[in-house]
Amino acid sequence: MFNIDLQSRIPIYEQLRKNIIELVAKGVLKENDQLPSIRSLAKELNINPNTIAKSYQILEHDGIIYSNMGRGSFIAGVKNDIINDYILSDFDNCVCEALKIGLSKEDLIRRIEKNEVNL
Amino acid sequence: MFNIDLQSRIPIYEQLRKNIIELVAKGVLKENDQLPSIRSLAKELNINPNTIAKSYQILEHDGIIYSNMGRGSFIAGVKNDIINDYILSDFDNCVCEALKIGLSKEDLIRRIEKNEVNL
Amino acid sequence: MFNIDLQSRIPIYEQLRKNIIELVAKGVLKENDQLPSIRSLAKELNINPNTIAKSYQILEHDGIIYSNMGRGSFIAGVKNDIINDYILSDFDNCVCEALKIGLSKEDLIRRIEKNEVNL
Amino acid sequence: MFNIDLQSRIPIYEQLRKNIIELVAKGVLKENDQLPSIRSLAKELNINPNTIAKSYQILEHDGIIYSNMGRGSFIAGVKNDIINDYILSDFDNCVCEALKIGLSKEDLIRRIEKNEVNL
DNA sequence: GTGGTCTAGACCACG
DNA sequence: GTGGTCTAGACCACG
Repeated sequence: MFNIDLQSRIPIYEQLRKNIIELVAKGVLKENDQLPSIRSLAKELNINPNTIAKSYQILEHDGIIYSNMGRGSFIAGVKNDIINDYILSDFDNCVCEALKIGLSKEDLIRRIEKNEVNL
Repeated sequence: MFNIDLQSRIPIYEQLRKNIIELVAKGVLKENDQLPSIRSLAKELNINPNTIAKSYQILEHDGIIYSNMGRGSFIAGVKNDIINDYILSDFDNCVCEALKIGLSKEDLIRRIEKNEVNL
Repeated sequence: MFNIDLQSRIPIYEQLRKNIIELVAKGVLKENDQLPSIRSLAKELNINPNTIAKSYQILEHDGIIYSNMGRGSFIAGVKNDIINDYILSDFDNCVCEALKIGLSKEDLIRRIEKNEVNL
Repeated sequence: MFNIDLQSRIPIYEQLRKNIIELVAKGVLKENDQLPSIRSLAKELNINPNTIAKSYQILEHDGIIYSNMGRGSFIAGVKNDIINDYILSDFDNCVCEALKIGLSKEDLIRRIEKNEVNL
């Protein structure tokens, strides 16, 4: 379910955060669905529990999930727009960078059209 | 000429590296142009010379610039493709992320068209 | 395990880099083997941690090792060809130099055959 | 006559030193031949005179050339063995490095035979 | 003056 | 504990 690359330069807690956001965006995780407990997920992914906790804390802070002490963590009722904006703000940044160096919008659009993703 | 944000979470040496790459991409810096000396740039930006040196050394290692001891640092003859690929690989990543969460290529293209950049 | 000559004119970080490449080439260090931590190696060799870090960072940039913040540094999955090419490109240079001054290939081959290395 | 690459990481004075040694080894420069004056060579190569002087000083120190104050610098009577040993000690080093990482003498000999130099 | 190396020491992010 | 960034400051090689 989760897809963590230990060798990536992206921090693990950040990868996990993105993973969960993607799962919500895709509709795999829905409102009030329970997330795995920190301990069980730490075991499953062979990762330090502190790292999992950090991901959950950020997600809770951002209103993506909520936690009940002693009961676990759950998906909050999230407007999909919020989720999309997370990814799209990254996208906008890249577009700006590309435009800054002189590429045109048409260049980028063509590049998107050519893009063959392995989903 | 250079645009460094000391508060940013992006390392200073990384910001400077990107700055220089952009300037080459835009054609502001051309082959064999001399870069400011490490010491002078360090003074101008109020940054430690070691940090500037780190940027220059990475750029040299990547073939973007070359340094001559006792003479200075200069822009290497770089194929523009190399430079563009630096920025476009980021772009491709963002496109993939967006597609992963269910956005369509049309969504992204529309977003690019709407994009109003302050260049 | 590591062999550093503080008196040499070859930079320490460069000696260490070569040391590690040789150990990989010899098969002493294998994929995913953990390298000593920067701090512990710095103590052991009585060298500043920054210098060790520089070696590690170059090796990482060249894809010989990978580093995980908070976890350590490890040998990457390296094709042995890459490693060999590091050493053999030096060798080729020397051969060219020798041929330039009028020595023949036979001279060099004879010299290799006579060579008595203390391994 | 001289072949200096300003962009090389090898110091200019070292390149010039090697150049002259090669010319002696090839027999282009012979005993008592006069070398260009420091100033004229500096102009010709567009190099700092101090740099030329340094090369000459090292060559004189090594007995390859001799200088007469006010008259100029000249090739000394050099046994060719001395010259060859300069280049061959580099060669031996490379051979040792290659053997250290597990290559065999046969590997190296084969590599020499394949070598196609553009002289 | 120019870049390159190194040390000492601080502070941070990650796990 | 682990690596990453940065500063201050020294010293060296090269030109």
